[in-house]
Amino acid sequence: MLKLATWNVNSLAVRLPQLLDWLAANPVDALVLQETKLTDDKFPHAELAAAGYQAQWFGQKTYNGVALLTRTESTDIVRNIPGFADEQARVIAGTLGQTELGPVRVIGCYFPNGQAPGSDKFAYKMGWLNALEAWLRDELAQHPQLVLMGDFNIAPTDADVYDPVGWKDQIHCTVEERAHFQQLLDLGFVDAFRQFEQPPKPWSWWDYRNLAFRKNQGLRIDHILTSTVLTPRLQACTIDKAPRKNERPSDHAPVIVTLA
DNA sequence: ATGTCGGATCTCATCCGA
Repeated sequence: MLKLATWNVNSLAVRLPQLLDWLAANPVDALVLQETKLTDDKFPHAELAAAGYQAQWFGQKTYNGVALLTRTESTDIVRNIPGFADEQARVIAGTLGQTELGPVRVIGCYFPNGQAPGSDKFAYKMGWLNALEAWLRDELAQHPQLVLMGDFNIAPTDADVYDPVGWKDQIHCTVEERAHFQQLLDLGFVDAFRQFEQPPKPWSWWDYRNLAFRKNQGLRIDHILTSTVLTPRLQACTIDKAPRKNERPSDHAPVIVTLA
């Protein structure tokens, strides 16, 4: 059994105790983190090592920042998209060489938010997605067993939005973003979460504002895409809402996939 | 409800980004 997970922690400095609690309760083989918001010198590798996790990290001041935590060694680490000049730390990839399934390549991503359609940040998101897709073609060719997971900042369909009418053409829900999500699938991935029957309103993110979590007004924007050769290996894919119920939660919940 | 967080700087208040 191989368990992989993704979690946007919205500041690892704040969320480290919750992360350690979560790993103790959910001893996954690998976890990718987004929005660590830490420079590399501040990354809490010793605390994670004490909890049984090796780490690879790629951070910056104030914003973004990603990490790959693994119980066994990960190799061939890549930070950001090769050939795509980017000041923002959004991607970390590594290979788990010793799994029961053979080598599995894991790519953790913090997709750009995009702010609003038509904005400069939206244009950056589109350029970043194009670069990601070009790179993934190579990655898939080299690593047939590939898992792409993270905070995509895209709600793929109206079924992933609590109020599809209100959110129509809004950021995370635009036609352009959804076309990119489909483009990612067309490269040779499946949305692991949608391979299984799921509870109603399966959101992964709730705005801090407006009592959104209490009212269960959320979006499913955190995803795990597994390459098609892994489809027969999929056992489960779930969103763990428990950490969102903490007193000082991240606005995102972890997503977990089980392969065997 | 431009309603809450987290981080940084303009630090005991306000900004930016999400």
